[in-house]
Amino acid sequence: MEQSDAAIRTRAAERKAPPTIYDIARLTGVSPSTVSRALNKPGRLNAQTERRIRDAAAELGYRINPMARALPTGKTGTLGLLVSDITNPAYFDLVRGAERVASETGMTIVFADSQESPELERATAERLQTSVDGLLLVGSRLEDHQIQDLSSVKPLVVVNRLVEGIPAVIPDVRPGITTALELLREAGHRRIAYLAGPEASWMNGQRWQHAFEIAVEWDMSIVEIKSNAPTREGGAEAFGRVKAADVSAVLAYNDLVALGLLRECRDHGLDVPGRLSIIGFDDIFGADLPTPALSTIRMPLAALGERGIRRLLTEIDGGESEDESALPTEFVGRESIAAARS
Amino acid sequence: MEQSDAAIRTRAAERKAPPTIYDIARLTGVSPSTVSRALNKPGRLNAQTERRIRDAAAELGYRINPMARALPTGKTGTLGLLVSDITNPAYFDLVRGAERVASETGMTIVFADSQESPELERATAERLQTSVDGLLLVGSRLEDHQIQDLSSVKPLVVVNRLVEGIPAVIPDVRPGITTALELLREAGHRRIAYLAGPEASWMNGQRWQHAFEIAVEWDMSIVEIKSNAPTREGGAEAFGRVKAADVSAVLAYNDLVALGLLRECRDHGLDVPGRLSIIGFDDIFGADLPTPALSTIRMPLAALGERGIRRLLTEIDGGESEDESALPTEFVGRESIAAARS
DNA sequence: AAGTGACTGGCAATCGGTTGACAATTGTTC
DNA sequence: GAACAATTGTCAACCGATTGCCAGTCACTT
Repeated sequence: MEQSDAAIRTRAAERKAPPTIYDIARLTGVSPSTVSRALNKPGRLNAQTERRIRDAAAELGYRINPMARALPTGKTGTLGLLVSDITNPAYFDLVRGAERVASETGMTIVFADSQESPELERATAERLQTSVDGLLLVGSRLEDHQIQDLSSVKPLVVVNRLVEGIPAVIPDVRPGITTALELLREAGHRRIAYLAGPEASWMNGQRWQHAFEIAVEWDMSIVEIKSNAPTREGGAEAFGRVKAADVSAVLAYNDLVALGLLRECRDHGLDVPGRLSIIGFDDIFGADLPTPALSTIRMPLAALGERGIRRLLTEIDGGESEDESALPTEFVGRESIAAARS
Repeated sequence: MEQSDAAIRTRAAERKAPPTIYDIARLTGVSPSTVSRALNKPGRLNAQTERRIRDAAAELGYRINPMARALPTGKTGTLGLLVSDITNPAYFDLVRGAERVASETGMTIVFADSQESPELERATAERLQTSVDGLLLVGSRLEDHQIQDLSSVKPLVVVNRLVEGIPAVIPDVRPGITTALELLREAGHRRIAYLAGPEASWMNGQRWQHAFEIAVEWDMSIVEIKSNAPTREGGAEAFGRVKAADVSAVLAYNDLVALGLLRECRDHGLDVPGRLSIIGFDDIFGADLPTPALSTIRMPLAALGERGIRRLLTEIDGGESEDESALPTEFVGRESIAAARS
């Protein structure tokens, strides 16, 4: 016991330097540059030599030192992914999608969140930029010119946002909102509210604007209600204002605020969906858990993550890429909506 | 419009190389090594010179190139954080805690998940090791010797796991389980089941073992029921086995399986908690959402993340650090438990 | 006035790769 | 058999920092 324990400690302490191309060169009797070519430029060398070098590399357990390579090439093999709030489950699928594409292409993702703070976002973005090949900004709360400035340093792609001159990947919120409002109208709702998200969120603007346009077109009354934070707490705090607004249905900025509102309604004995219908946005983990289960508008999150990374990669390669079509959202009907009381 | 658009594109295309210490050296008329000292060894230089250099650096918007620094020093300023499944909300708080400590100390965290696959975990760990100063393995599904091997390459700390010779940060699951079983016993439960998690999970072993010991000690009958995956789906699939086991209460490996089981009970008309009491583990986001809200055993996740990173940092500095006390878990009573029917 | 030591700042080697230029070798063609 | 081309591998410079060693200054002792 003690013996093996000691052995392990020793082993850990003795961490020897990992093998380099110089070690491989010595072992095979060629020059380091030849080793580099054998490993990176298949075909450039004699097939036998290449074989020998590759075998030696495998035998030594050689792994390239990314830092050393990054120096002359300027390529780190790393992409930065910056989200506004890591504790929002909506980002799960997006991160998963991004990660999948990244690992397919042998890239590493550095993942960070800005806790809904623009200052922190800018600082983090700048810090990351020194060590990544490109940056993916998801739901950025920065101002347009700040994003443009960042983009002048390193390739950058925004998701859930549009900024002039910056490549972007966005969903089309219209299909989902249209279906949702259609259902509400058919169910007799005439007065609805939009429970807003952060003002700095472009996505929030989109959701409000389309809901507004459609409601106006269909002759429903619509009001915007502020919420303090795009969280469950924020949704709960808005309860009083929602109640006072005298509406029969609420479309929320996202599922978090919808869930917060839903819970608060229950705690105050306000019947959902009997007296108030609630619709969320994103279809996050847990949206189906409460009673009534939350109806929501599903975002194509995994696809946004995948496309975001793909777009970033072509941006890094300097390739042109035509703008792809926006990814559609989809209404997910659950139990939180019902007919309006006449 | 087109004009400014073109301007932005041009700007992005013209990405000029960021300033280096050589630029600063030229601007201030000193040598690069002096610049390096001015920036990293405060006091080593004449105060005026240092001032001049710092000002010049600020003016140029200099940011150190982490790659270039990493080469001679071997320090990348980056830590790897590897979790078993990024879509498990349990990791939120842990990641947040880890991130906080890391950014306090100026470190960057690279975050990755292994999707419950040991092979992927090993591959990812090895890949990360080439570019980080140390690795934090959370809920690793690897075997002990694999972890020990990894540890012989770079500093490594495990969370929610114990491996001989490897520094670890773990919670103490006993307080939470003890309180939970105490409540069940007082409520008249005599036959309970443990709905298991992955066999490769050390944490699963802990939870089962302590529940087992306590149940035996208190003369309650206890059985272990396998689940296919530590997810909501896995919990739902176990419903039949749970029902067949003829128990009045279930302690689940984690909240995900508990939530899955809870939902399945509801869908099959099995009254929770009237006929079956359910207790989860972790207290994840959403545990309080269903009706009945899920009782659970809360893990000190943020603290685990913080301590994990701290421990890793001292490990990197080669410092000794005495083992801290295990962090206690805590029972969170909600609606999913009730008295057993006699 | 020579000796001592503290303080400053420069030189040059080094980390581990990449890559353009070139030399050596081999094969091909007339 | 000489001229030429293609193939293969080496040389050496370079990426952007860090750091041990040394030299020059200057003030202060004795």
